[in-house]
Amino acid sequence: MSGLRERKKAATRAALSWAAIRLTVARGYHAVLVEDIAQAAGVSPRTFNNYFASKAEAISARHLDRSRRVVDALRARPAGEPLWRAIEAAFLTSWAPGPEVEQSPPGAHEEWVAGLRVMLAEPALQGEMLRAGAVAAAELAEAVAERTGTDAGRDLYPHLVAAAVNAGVGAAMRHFLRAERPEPMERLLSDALAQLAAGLPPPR
Amino acid sequence: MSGLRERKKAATRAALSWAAIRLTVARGYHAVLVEDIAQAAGVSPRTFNNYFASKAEAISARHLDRSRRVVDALRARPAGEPLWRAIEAAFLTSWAPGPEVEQSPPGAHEEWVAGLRVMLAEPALQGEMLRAGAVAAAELAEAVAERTGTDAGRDLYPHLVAAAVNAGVGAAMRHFLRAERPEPMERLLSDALAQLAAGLPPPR
DNA sequence: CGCAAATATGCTGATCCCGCAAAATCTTGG
DNA sequence: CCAAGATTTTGCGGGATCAGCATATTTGCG
Repeated sequence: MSGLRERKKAATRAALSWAAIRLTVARGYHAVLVEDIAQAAGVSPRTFNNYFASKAEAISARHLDRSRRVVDALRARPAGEPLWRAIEAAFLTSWAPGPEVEQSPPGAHEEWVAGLRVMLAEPALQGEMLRAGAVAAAELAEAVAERTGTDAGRDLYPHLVAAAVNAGVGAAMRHFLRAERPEPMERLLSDALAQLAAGLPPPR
Repeated sequence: MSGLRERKKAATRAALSWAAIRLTVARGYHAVLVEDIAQAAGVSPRTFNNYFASKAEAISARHLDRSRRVVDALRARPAGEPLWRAIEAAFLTSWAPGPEVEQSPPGAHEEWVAGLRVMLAEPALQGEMLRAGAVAAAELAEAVAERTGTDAGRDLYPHLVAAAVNAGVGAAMRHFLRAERPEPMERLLSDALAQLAAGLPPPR
């Protein structure tokens, strides 16, 4: 099952995706060729397209993988836990800033975020990013269905929850990238999920 | 403002988008060349790319235009009307089945829906469709902000509402296309919006 | 070790998409 | 109505993407 082959494939996939992101953030989307990405990952250009159908998909792959970890995290929550508490917990564990954020030299973080902003502004990317979210949302719907005793094949409810959660994550992320001095992602996520769970009455 | 030029441009855009959809539903995404679409719309292939950056964008353009009409419809609702009632009304007027549904010969409708299913299953399209929704959602957020006295530049709320509504529409649409004998789109939409407005507690 | 399956690679062609400049078309002011 | 100016369409050309196919390489297993 998890032989050398599988692990090597996952490593190549991760290397390609990471190289695609790193180069794009540094140079800009159109200044990075598939050839560059393949070279940075140590494979042939043809192999790149064995893993990803497009540059955009390679860049989105990290988002997809992370979203899938959220689904796994949700499945790992205790069965008795209330749905929305479990969802929030799954997100907060999966979106915790990794150690590399602390390690990086001061200033590098701002530079990185600025590069991300430029990258995510690229129309050719936005679609694929959203698609990654949608694919993950479909899998999330399965997990929600299991947890709530609904049927992902017949009921709207689990899909509605998954799509709303996905939308909330996206809104929080864009809010984070839009703001000059943003609130921490953690708080934004919690707020968004809480509001979705409780309903969205107009303020005041 | 609305001189001959503007109208002609809108007409060409609509013709290209419609030709792209029609041909793709009939033959399949990869069997339709940009050249075919341009010819069907009576313009040169080069002109196609003056209007759309890609085949996928051309196909998504109808979705985008319809979503924009929803935003306009929302703005046209009376200012005193409660937010969620206004949103629902805006959708129901914009998504009402047009006269062409009735006119078409029996059987043609099923064939069309089947073709749509195949078309929307195309990965290369899904991203662009989602992006169209996201673009419309950003504009919807503006309208929601105006109506609720929030600030689209600083508050999360209007974006959260718009993203959730967008997600609800998507979930309803996929549910519609998934089901064998689907409920009418109108009911699905209303249900989804009502649940989003009221919150999404687990059933039972 | 040696074979079978999976993976990586090279080559190639169809297609896409955009920059550029010239031609065609519309708008506007007189 | 006409002529100048602005906008749009078109043709050409090139750079890049992406997938099919055949081949070579690597891996897993008996």
